[in-house]
Amino acid sequence: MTPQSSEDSELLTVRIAELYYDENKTQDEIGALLGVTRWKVGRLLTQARERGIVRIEIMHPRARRLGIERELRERFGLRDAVVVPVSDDVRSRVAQAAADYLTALRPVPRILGISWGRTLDSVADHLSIGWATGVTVVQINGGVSLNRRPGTASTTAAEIAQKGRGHAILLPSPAILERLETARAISTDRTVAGVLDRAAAANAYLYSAGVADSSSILVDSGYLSEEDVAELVRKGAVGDVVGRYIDANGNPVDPGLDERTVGLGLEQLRAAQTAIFVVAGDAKHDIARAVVTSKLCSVIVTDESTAAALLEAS
Amino acid sequence: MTPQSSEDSELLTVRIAELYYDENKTQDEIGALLGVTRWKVGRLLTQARERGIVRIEIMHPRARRLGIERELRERFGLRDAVVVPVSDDVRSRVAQAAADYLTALRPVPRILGISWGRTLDSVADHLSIGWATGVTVVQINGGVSLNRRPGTASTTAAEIAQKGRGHAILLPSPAILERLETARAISTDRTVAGVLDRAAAANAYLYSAGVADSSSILVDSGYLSEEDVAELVRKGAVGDVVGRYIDANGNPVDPGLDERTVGLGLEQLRAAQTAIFVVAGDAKHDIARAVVTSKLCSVIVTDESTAAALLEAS
DNA sequence: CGTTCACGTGCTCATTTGAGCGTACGACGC
DNA sequence: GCGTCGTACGCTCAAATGAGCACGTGAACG
Repeated sequence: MTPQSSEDSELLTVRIAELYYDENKTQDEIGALLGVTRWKVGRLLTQARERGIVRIEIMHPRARRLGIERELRERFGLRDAVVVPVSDDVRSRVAQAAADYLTALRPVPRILGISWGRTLDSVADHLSIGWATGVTVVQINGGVSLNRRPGTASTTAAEIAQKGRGHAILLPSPAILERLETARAISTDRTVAGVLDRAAAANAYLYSAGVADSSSILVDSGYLSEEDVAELVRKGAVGDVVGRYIDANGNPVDPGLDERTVGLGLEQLRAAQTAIFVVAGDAKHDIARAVVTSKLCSVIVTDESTAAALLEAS
Repeated sequence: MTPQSSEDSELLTVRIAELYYDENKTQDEIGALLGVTRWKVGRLLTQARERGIVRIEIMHPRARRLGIERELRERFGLRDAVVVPVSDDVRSRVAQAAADYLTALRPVPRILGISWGRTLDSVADHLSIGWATGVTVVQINGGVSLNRRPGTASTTAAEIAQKGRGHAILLPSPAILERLETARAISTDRTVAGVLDRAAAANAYLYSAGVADSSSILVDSGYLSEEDVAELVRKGAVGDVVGRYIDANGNPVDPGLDERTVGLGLEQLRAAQTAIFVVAGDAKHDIARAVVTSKLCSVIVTDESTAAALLEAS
């Protein structure tokens, strides 16, 4: 009787969606109103969602992307993944998400190993007081003394510890030493070795990564020159993790340099039960891919754009 | 046991919303997962919608704003109202909506009276073939001959008629005449009077309005000079409806001019059972207000911005 | 011309959901 | 310390919804 072109049915779908979502009528009422059965109304509503006519969005600074998270977990065999939607201040959102994740982490870690840097500092800021009760925070890579920037390094660990009603153990060592002997000497030093032992015994690690370019905080802090970094890039470096430069496969690009770097080794990180990797920003896609594919982390906290980059890699 | 700050509950709300809308889990499952009762899940979901955390949008060229439509109906005692959301080509969307409205209009009009202009032309374009079966389309105001623009005036009526499997009756007269005697003579002319009689007998009218400024199509067509319009504005004109300039109260600004205008009178429009007024664009807010408040129309088809302007008037 | 297949339809039934209600708990004033 | 109020809670019950099924229709094909 009444011929139904596909365009007509789309128009009908729109009317139904309006009545259902804007006017909160029941599917029954809508059916009566528009002269269709309520089952058809239901079917068209399902279609409307599938075809994107009806878009449901969760607008909130702490919103997440569970679908992408699942894909990441499955694709890379991660224990967990946290992905926040794109927004104007992604870095802060990701830090917030990492703080939330840490707070919700069960069992609550008694010893937490952390790296340092802008990202970690931001995570510390977003943690709320009492996120844990009596946590021991251990620095897992050196670099306290040389850092000029206020409010980083030691204060990051201290803030996380204080907000978790515990105490911080700092690693009193430069990040990278000039000579191998010095590095060996300091690593076997009673104090430093003690800290590294505690770090190795941590229940969980929380760390970020740096890009391999002149903007690196390791350059900024004076441990490496711009030329050093350029040379590392030439050798295939994509970025650094706890002070150690790695290539796309997650291997140290320069074994010599790696030996002169004080802190937890990459293998210890790989062996860890819980290694939470926090990474945000388009510049860090490559290093993020290296970390995730080489299984340096068991949990990733990142933004949607980075997650998409990870997933689209063949 | 677990203290719930308002921020915590908001975070919980967000998690629930994600699981419900993105992962389509049932409220029960979510409750079990997050350790709350399903009733709390339901309540928080309601809140999430109320507080705007969850936003449901209908993205479609033919979407409408039923809430605003209801307000318009109630506020101005309209028989019906159609409001389309803001978009980049509002004018086309409104024309589409008018065409849809006309198509869905029951009883199907046997005689339809129309004005002419850019808006009406666009409505004609958006009508689909077979929107009616055997409709008679009558022009309700003059202006055929002088119009220089291709694809307007007579072709508008012809297109609407042809798509409705009927025929058009044109009003063979200028819109405005220079001398009153000429106007009276032409109006009593057998042909013209016949058309006007048919126009008066229409079951429904469809018309738009023009702004009172130099961009008016009446100026463009040579019926009025820019000075004439400026003078009308000085007298309080806000725009024209079927060729007749009215003030904010819906009265003709210049009775002399009004008598020299050939076509359906405003009173006939006011008395009509179905007078569909199509108006789009920010420039037409004033004339729209005049038409609606002075009850020149029984149905309005417009955009969200115009509707908002109408509703915010005290 | 008959057969098959895909699809849309209206239905039954189980699940899911929201409205309404009595209750417990905490804040506040006395 | 005690009563009162408001709020949030868990629950009952009825309404609303989605999954699954049998049927009819129309198109493609032999």
